[in-house]
Amino acid sequence: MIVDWDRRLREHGFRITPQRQLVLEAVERLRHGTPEEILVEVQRTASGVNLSTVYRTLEVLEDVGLVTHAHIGHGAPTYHAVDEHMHIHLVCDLCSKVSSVPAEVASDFVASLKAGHGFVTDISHVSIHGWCVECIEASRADAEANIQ
Amino acid sequence: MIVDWDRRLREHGFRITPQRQLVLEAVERLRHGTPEEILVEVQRTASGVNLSTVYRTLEVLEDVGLVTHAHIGHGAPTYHAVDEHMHIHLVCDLCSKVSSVPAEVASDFVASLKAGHGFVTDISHVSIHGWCVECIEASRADAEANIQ
DNA sequence: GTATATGCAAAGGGTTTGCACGGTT
DNA sequence: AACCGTGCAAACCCTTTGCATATAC
Repeated sequence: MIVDWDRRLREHGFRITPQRQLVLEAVERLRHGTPEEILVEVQRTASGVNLSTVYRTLEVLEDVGLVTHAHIGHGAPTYHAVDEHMHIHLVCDLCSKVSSVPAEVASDFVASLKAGHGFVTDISHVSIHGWCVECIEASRADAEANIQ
Repeated sequence: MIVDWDRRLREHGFRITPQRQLVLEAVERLRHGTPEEILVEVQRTASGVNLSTVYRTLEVLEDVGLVTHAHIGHGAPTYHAVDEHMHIHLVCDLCSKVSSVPAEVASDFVASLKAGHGFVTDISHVSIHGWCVECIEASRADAEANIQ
């Protein structure tokens, strides 16, 4: 559990509740999770917890800086604890697989956005879409097979 | 209008319809538009056109490479014609303003994703979130005012 | 003439909200 | 005791789908 998670909530005027603890624990355990997935994880311990509570709780936890979310593709966003080192999501548009790379890969890009446009960015908030190695290999093999 | 737009549709086995022409024209005129906005623009000429037709048409136009879409924040995606030069959307999380920068700013980043992870990416498909110059200036001025 | 596109309405995900009750402070 | 947080259900936005009709080929 993130140190001082309860103090951080209290300092922002929020109360400590079992639900908030459970949601935060679930996020940490899952490493990546949509609200729906987080609900399921929470319900393994407390089946009565409601989806709308998960949404409201994630908003609160994000407010006080305990979690963040990123948009992976068209569907629901995924949440993770701020604990983990910053990373970028690479989403394959062909096989839908998501991989993570350290945010440092983008540091020059981020720096040039700041220098050239004054824009300070949180690169980890969105995902990068494209085609993963495996799918590229597969389609190349496929293309070659067709030529023969 | 994009040259050979009708040929491109036909070559992929699609038919030429007034709706498809109107949607493509609307996308070009708006430069950036959500399906809903595109519908409104189309309806200025043809009020009978339905939202589901816009969705289906955008899918077709994207299929044949006449338009693309990008995800700006949490809401609906925005579409634009492929005609325009590739650009990246910078979305300010404070004032919600969206600005565009040429995709070339990211070319080193894109190259290193390819070299280091084999991942080939379409950087223009998602937006970069952060804080724009104006909001940073404003919050700095604000902070200084509070110190005095 | 035949297959494809369209309009309409209904259903589907994901998310937010109003309200009464229960729990934290 | 006061107020914030929760569960529940309904509403919401965005998008997709089934079906009958219309239209491009």
